[in-house]
Amino acid sequence: MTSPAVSSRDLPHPARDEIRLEPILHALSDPMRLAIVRELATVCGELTCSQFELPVTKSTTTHHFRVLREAGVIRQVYRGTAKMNGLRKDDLDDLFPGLLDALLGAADRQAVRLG
Amino acid sequence: MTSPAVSSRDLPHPARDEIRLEPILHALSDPMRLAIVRELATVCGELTCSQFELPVTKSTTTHHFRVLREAGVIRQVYRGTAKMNGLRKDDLDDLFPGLLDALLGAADRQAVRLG
DNA sequence: CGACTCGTACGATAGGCATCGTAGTATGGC
DNA sequence: GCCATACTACGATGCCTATCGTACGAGTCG
Repeated sequence: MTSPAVSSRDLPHPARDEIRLEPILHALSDPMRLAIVRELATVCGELTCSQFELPVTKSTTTHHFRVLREAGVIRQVYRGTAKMNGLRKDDLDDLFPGLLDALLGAADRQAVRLG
Repeated sequence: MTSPAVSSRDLPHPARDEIRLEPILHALSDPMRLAIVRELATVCGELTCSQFELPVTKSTTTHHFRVLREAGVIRQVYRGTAKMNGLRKDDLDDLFPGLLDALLGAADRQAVRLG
């Protein structure tokens, strides 16, 4: 085996050139998904799906992560039974410089404003 | 008459403090509405609803403008039979500095990339 | 092998929404 | 007053989606 073979299962991600602005905005317009992205941005690394404390069932959590992945916002990869999630900051910064930071900054500012 | 009395009809706008990020992102995640905002940003002034060349009926156009207004993205005011539309750039820049420019920049960049 | 954990798939449900067409209201000019 | 213009209101339709529950698959550890 030449590659590390993280898993036999692999997940469909959009290529960088296929990432569109509208699906990104749609993905982030859901409070649950915006919270996920904010948390991913603060840890600045990878988290498993179950490390998020979301007030929804696991099925719904799976759904939200898939929407984020298919919009090109996060990258998901299996490691054992766990699925690691990370922001596609490199690709997003390349496609839309400053956008991710502006969105995260706006979300932070709103969180402060609303207490 | 002391005020210019633009019209007896007035439209409900969210106060600046009531504007939330999620509805803004939802409003801009629709290609039609993103196109409207991009056009408003380029003219940098006010436009009537009928000055937009959108491939939908007037009913649908009215709907999109209302979504944008209720999200706090645009300001609408009647002047005679016409309804003038303008970006709420001042309020948005105050609430979320840099966000609007980042969004418009991303939209421009995507438009260039897709030809 | 067997049990356990993590996440998926699928169906169901309820609500939201983009779109249309038609009928209606407000404003301005004749 | 009457008509044209600009936009709205309302109902209908079909699609999308956020949520759940249950049943399942993939991997790990004993």
